[in-house]
Amino acid sequence: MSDGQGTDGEPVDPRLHEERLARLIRLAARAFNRSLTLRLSTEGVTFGQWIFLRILWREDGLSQRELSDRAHLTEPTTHTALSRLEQMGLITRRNVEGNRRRQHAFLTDEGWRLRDVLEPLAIEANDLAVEGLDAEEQAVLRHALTVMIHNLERDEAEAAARGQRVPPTRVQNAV
Amino acid sequence: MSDGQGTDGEPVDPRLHEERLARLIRLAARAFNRSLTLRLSTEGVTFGQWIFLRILWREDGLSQRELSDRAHLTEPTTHTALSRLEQMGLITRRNVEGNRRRQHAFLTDEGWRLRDVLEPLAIEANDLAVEGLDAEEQAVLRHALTVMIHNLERDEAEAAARGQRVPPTRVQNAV
DNA sequence: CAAGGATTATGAGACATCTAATTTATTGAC
DNA sequence: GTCAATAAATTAGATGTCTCATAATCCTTG
Repeated sequence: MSDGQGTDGEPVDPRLHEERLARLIRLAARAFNRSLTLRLSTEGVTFGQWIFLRILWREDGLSQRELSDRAHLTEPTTHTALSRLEQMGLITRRNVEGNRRRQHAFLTDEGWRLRDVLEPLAIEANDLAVEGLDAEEQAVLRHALTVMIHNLERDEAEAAARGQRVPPTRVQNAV
Repeated sequence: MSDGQGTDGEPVDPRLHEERLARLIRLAARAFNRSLTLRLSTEGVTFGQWIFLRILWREDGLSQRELSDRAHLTEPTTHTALSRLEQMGLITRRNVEGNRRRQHAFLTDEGWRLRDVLEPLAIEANDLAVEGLDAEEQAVLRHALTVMIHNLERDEAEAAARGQRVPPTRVQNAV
């Protein structure tokens, strides 16, 4: 079924082909996420927790709002995720500079310690993924992905300017 | 923060960098999904419904099990998705060849009709995404993604052989 | 051909995410 | 200085996905 032919043998638009870009990218993202999820699970950390920890390792003390922006998740989602991280003893939340509205998240010693354990796992997944790709190919890959993200986000911004909203995109693991 | 430096100015492993592959791929997949979700929503179709319709347009009459495999979703998920599609009048379910266990899904006329409306939207999103990339770059992109998917799925298969299971990978929209 | 094991679908319950509504705090305008 | 508008966090409720359990059917083999 990867011969670019429909069931009756007529040629198919390659952009609808099984190997179309959208599908390849979705599969690659899924495979990457699963690879990392599997490795993190050996340390009792979920993929969602990794996302927030990783942001905080770079910028400790962000507000919940800022974390939501960085993670591309809504505030309620961030709220519950942070509550869990706090309960696990990996972060604490508190106000700063007399602002009693914003809640800032700070890593605990244990949260910092996890970094040394988890980051090597991410590096391992990355190295594994690019096995067999030379530096040139990797550079083109990065460039192409960056261009695509830019194109698509510009389009979404234009749609937003016209008042069009994107509904929730589920089916995270789909083809 | 995209200068390859940590907060204290020390160099950072590029594989942990903001522009690391896993993040770019996740963002690209997300942008693609959102782009398509937005377009489909104008026709009252969700992303999840698109996934199953697209499979059926290629292979009408698959069983629920086969659809689950194709879509990389579990059977209960497929079950509820198909129930919704049936309720919308886009598919029907029935047994074939005297096998009363398997439920096969068949597109209705309306389900087939939608193809002419929706596929152009997918082509539009694809064309938009690759704007500014020449054929050579697109070929390298495809190749690189295919290699990565292969590498990562091989790794997962090896882990599975050791009895390691991948927990649910949530945070579909994450960084 | 009967019994046990495998396969397929379905049901029940858990969980992460979303949108919408509510609460609380801050900022800005008069 | 007070009040309205804005911003941030939280709560409530809906939904799609998952895992695990159960039911129904099919297949194999003694």
